[in-house]
Amino acid sequence: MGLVERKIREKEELKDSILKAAKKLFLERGFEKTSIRNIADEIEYSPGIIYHYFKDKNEIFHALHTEGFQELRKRMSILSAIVDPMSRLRAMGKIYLEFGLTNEDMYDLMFIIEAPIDHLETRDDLCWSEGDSSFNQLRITVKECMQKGHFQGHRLEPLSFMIWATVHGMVSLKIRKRVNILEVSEVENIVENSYQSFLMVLDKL
Amino acid sequence: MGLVERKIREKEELKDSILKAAKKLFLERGFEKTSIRNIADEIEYSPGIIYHYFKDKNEIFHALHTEGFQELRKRMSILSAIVDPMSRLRAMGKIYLEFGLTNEDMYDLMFIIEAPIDHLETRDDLCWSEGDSSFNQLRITVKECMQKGHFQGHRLEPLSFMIWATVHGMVSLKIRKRVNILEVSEVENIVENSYQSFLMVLDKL
DNA sequence: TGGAATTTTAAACACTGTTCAATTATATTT
DNA sequence: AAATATAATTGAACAGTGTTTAAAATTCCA
Repeated sequence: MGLVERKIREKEELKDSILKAAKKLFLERGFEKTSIRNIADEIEYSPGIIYHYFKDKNEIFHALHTEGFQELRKRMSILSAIVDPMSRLRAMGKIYLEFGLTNEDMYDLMFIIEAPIDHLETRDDLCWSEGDSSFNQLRITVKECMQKGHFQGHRLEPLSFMIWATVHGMVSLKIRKRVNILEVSEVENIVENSYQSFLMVLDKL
Repeated sequence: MGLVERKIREKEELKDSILKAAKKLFLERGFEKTSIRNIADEIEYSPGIIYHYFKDKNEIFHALHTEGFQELRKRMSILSAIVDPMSRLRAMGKIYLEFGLTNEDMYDLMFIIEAPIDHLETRDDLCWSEGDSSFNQLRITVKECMQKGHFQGHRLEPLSFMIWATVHGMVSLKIRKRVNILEVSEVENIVENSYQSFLMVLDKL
């Protein structure tokens, strides 16, 4: 009988609708101002129901952060067509920055907000698999660059982290509104222009 | 008569004690868990009194963020002894990183948390003077490097921002717990080692 | 149709930032 | 010294937060 299956599907549907509502509200008002009661209102259920599908607010936003990584991975998938590792590395940074700048809130959730990471800790899950697979893609590309003779004298792990930190720094300073100190004419395209500087740096290595 | 002056001093003393209490609680429990009522308890006054000295919670934490910049400036003051701009730039990054890693919460407040910046916006103050003077110190040093023939082909503003973004990226990924994806043996000293990579990069420019 | 299982709710708990009328304390003037 | 004016401080209230839980409503199956 498909009854049990339908029940399960309906449960999943409600879980999905919670996530959809949470995402909608999160994108239009941010993390702090998206409350459990708001989400419940949106799906026209009482607040308590949410706790039958998610342990707490952190778990909801961990699920949303995972959706963000799916989107990022999707965008990164075109990289497999680029055989030259240096070109691939350059394109990777460009995609990363573009993702961050056009999805500020999702980027914030994935790389700045504490909630999704705090959720992992309560699960003593110990591993941030979404971040891990993304960083690994970077690590592999940097490794290939090194195998082709680039980045001599550098160690793989610190160099990869430095590259990540550079692009993350740019996006996060922008998102958290620390770029207004720049010359007004530079503010708008500062990330793009800084990335150009960074690419020039990489080429010299 | 010194009566009026004493009154003013006592007012200032209470304002100071609010800040001291806020700082204490902030450093031991973080921003979200430091409530107005906690601060009031700490100084043994009622919660309402705080609003006669500060407009809101954001203003309190803007004041604390300013204290953080005073400390950072103090640490940066030794840089004036370094005449070679490249050496000064290297030392500057080192001080910045050390400050961030040994004062995680203060760094968080200065460069990640929204409260102090949100406070500026309500004041239509428009300018983040603390960040401005700090970044200007970097800008001046980079300019001197360029005048000595370094960083050829780069533009001052984007390059300076890129350098800031790199060190900020390292500290903020650490503070917001995004570094557990690294090889376990690398996690502990990742910022220091990545900065070594960054210094090697700067030298080649 | 009746009882068991499941889903959903409403109310409660202990918090949060903020406002404001009322109270207390201090200072000034008569 | 007493009365008045001024300033400092309070406590309660408002509207919100995440979370838990006993009770109610619904669905399922024999």
